[in-house]
Amino acid sequence: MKQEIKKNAPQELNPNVSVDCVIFGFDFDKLNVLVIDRADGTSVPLALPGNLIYNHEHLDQAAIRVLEELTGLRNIYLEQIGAFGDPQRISKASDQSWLQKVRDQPEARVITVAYFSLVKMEDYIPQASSFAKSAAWVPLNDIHELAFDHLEILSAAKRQLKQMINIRPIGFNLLPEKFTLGQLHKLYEAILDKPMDKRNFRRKIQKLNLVKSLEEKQLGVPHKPSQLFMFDEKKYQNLMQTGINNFGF
Amino acid sequence: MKQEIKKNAPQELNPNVSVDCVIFGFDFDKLNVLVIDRADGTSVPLALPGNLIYNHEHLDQAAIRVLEELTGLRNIYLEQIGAFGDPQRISKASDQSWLQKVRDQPEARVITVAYFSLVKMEDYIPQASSFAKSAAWVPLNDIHELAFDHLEILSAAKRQLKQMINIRPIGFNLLPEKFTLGQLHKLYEAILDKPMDKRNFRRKIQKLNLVKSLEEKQLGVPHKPSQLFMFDEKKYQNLMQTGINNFGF
DNA sequence: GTTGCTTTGTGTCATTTTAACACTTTCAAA
DNA sequence: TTTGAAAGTGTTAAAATGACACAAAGCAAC
Repeated sequence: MKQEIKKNAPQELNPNVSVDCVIFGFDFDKLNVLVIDRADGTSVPLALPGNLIYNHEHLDQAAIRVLEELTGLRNIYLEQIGAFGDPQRISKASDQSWLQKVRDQPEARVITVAYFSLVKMEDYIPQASSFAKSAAWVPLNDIHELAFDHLEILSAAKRQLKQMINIRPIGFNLLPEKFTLGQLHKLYEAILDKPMDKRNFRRKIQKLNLVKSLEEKQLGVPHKPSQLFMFDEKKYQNLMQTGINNFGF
Repeated sequence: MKQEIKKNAPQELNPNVSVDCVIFGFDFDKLNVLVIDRADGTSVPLALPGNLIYNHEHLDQAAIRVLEELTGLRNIYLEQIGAFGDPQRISKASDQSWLQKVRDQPEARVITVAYFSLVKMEDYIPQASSFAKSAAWVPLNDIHELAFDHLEILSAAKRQLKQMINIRPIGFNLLPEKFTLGQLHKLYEAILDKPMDKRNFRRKIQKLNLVKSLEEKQLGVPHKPSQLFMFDEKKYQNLMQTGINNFGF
């Protein structure tokens, strides 16, 4: 399905353009990012999943393909962050071996287009997949070094995420189908990186009519069990369409 | 100054990456966009100023350079919109002659990175410059066709402008040093594309303390002359730094 | 110099939104 | 049965929003 070749264009990597993906996950406590370890064992900085694009493919499709090839994640909706074009952004890197495999001029110019997405961590457990060695969730706040200019990309992704959550109800992609308001609350605090008043938060969320309460409650927790909630799919689509209502916190 | 060659890298155009600029201007009534006419006389769609980048230059610098080369505009702060990567985005074009000058494979893949900026129209009068033939202001709402995928880029620029004006006081770049609140009001209506209540607008603007009233008044207008205003430069920088206050309308 | 045209400039009120704040309930584990 | 831990809930004061109408100032035309 993904390997279609359009026309008779040769399926060649374009040596000048790559894509990188910032995949956020939420473990009910803090944000995590999916990173890959390109070197086996050697101490090379971790990197965002990314690679060169093919000449025949759309940038957006390239991001989807590369993400799947490197992590196994499929059917992820990716949002573009932007292009990063420092001419030295690649040669800064400590490890260039993978690059030299695909290009003849080691100093060739590569610009990258970055994407980000939010996924449910439960949907993707690297340890259980065939990509165990290479992909892993790392807490966002523990990341202090990354390959190339990936730290800069990550920082732009955080900024954009913070901004976007006030415009669209994207945060919901990070939660399982059934969730508690406490979990949603923690998620917003993690993304906006600031504490928020519990009662005011709940009031605001409830007024949106975006979540509907289920008859179910949490089981097996060592404290008062929480009501479980789901999204109202229709309302959600509605909000995304009519666009950009004031969803701000 | 701009023609520095770093290291000994050859100053070569990169055939795979271009930049395009959406330059907005405001004529106190509506938004305008700076477009260029690449063909001399022949009826080829107008285009956004854009061209291929050099291998040695930063994307952001490329945008600044290309803009100056094509329009003469200098020292413009450009904000990135994003990358456009449809593999067919170029071959859709009706005129490819300029492309064929710089590349040997006519079907080569070009992705473009788009930028936008806001300028004071008074600062740039194409008719008076040496670029008279090629660059011109066109009212935003009169643009129904552009070369390549430039209409799509323009549409993204409009979206981003609309969004950004609620986050940062960027609109002020479009006005002369001294301006009236009525002009500012019209500008916001033009960007947000909706009528706004005069009194509520003025109240909100004044509360920001971003503008300070001068002792001067308009001269020579056939009606009650308006108070003139300027920005408070300090307050402005402050707002941009502490970032993203609620500036929404 | 009076009339008409055009844009400026101003205040109130009802409604909604926001921020700050503390205690009781429920369950599991010890 | 006690303890710990998170759930759940309401009020109030302050601020922001949206709707709304008329007098003032200048120029131009007569």
